Amino acid sequence: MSPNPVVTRFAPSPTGFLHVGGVRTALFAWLYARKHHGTFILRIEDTDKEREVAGSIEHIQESLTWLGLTWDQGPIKQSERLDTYRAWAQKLIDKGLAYPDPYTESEVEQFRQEAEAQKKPFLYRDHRPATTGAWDGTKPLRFKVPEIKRYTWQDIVRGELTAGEEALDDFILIKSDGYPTYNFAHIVDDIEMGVTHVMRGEEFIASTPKFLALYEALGETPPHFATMPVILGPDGHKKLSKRDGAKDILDYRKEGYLPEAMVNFLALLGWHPEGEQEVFSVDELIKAFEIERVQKGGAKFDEAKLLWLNHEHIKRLSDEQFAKLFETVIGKQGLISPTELRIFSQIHSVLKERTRTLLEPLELIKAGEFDFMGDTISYDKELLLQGAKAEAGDVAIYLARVAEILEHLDEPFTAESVKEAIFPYATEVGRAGVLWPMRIALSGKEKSPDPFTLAGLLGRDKTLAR
RNA sequence: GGCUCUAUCGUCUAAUGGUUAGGACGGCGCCCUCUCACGGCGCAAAUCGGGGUUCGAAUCCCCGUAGAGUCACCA
Repeated sequence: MSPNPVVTRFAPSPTGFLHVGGVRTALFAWLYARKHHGTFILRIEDTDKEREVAGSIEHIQESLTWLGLTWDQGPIKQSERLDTYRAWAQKLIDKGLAYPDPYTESEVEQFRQEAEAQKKPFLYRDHRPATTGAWDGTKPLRFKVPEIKRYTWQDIVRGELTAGEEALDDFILIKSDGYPTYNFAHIVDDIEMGVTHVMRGEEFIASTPKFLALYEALGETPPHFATMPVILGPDGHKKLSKRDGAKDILDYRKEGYLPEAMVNFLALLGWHPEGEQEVFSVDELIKAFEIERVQKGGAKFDEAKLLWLNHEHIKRLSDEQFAKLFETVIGKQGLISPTELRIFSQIHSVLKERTRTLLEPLELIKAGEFDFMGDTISYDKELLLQGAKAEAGDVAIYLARVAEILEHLDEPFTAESVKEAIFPYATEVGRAGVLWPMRIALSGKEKSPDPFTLAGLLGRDKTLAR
């Protein structure tokens, strides 16, 4: 055991729902914490009042809870810690490493546009004022970068990373509205909360020198950084984003995906354990997870593989678990009628094998695939003979014989016992001649489960009636 | 434009200087079979290009190319 316990965090801003990109970062931070018996913190970065969307904090928590990504501390809201940021800012002021920005917003905007026109990166420090007065809180407070230099640092995933001097600038610590910026607040928090490992998206590589300069100025040791690869949309090469139609992670619950399947899929998107196992339980993932094996390059989100994994996880469910899950997920959405639910409860063991999402059984039932569970069925006499490869007269004899056998069949009357009783006879006179008509007689449908399964589902009385 | 990151089958990836470049999804084919699924077996499919270093390079170095990120009183 290392002397310092592992502390990781997931720190979303409450600007709406969580999509797979955010969830994957959360998942890796969570897996790492669980793997090392550490602490996982949920922190809400709500320092931009303009962009905040009401209800997102609850929505984010519901998303994480659905996936089983439980947090040990939080949610901690940055908006409730303004005094803390102010106190840390004061430390910098006392050291002469922070100063009020004397310019107006439009003046700074002007600087920026000039830089852009000259095709140069915008650097506020080129306009750093020679002297400033004391900070009264009405102006933004800026960090005074003590030394302009190149930075090189270690990233657990990427290895050695570097950045040019252009990446370093006098960024804003506290905005004129009194709220800290992300750049400042997240560092103060990571220090105060003892965060040891920071998992984050690659958009933060470019601003890392600013963070490192700030850690130095505060006399603090930076945490370990682990940069996650991007998740790209299914089409194109763009980073997955809400703008490009990335879905709310909770939509996948509605669509009948299991949280275990989603976690399994997301874990394998940008990470791969040793060995060739693909289907993992959450516990297995925790055991196998190694952050060093996270991928550097971006990965496309492939819904077909998610579908396959979901099927694999559904197959691993017991019949009872499957039935219960279907009823909670689909029933909760009010998509199913009592009659349909009754049909489902009678046939769910058959459905489990062939369904990839919890929504598919509903679609099949609604499409009438299982109407044969009702009291009456109707079908074409021609259909009865179509696949039978036998004369009508023979088929009548076969079916009569089948009825006779089943009438005298000992309990239990199940798919297995029916098969045992009928199969030898069917093989003797020609399977197609017996089994096809039997299946049609029982289901009324060209496409349906095999006749033994049908008989087992329907029971002796209904089977004989048909 | 500056700075920076990335690059193996269509997709997710394995191979930490020596393999016929492996697996999975998807695709295709065959088998199972009374149909549809499920399942089983098999096939096609990749080291971005060019230079080095080395006996030997997907792997290390350089130059291209392509894609991505970033340069906010957003996070």
